[in-house]
Amino acid sequence: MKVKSDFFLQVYEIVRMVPRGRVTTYGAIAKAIGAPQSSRTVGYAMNASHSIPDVPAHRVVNRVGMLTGKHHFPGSDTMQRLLQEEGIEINDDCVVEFERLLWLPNTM
DNA sequence: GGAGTGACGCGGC
DNA sequence: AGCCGCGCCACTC
Repeated sequence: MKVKSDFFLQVYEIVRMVPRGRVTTYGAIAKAIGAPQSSRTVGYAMNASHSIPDVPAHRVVNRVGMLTGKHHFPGSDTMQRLLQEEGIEINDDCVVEFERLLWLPNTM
């Protein structure tokens, strides 16, 4: 069938695959879907992720490992707290050793 | 129907 | 070396 607006669903699936204690980037997800240029749309999809409880948006950060989306969470540091709960250290709203914790959907 | 936005990424200065 | 702006795709009003 045709991939119409599965974009959101694709993003949700990828984010859902992110192992606990690991983080991924919007660009990586977009690339995994096959639209590396739609990295922005990926973030947009996350906006609707609130409809899907299985989508740990807090594990998704930008390519620098910065919690850019933390501002969108209910609390002020909800995203940061969730990551810390998973064992991820956050320093200045940035994931410590982000590259080491980075998880690529293709490399799962 | 059209226009604007947006939780990004990259390049250029 | 840091800072700024532009572009892309998909969705919403």
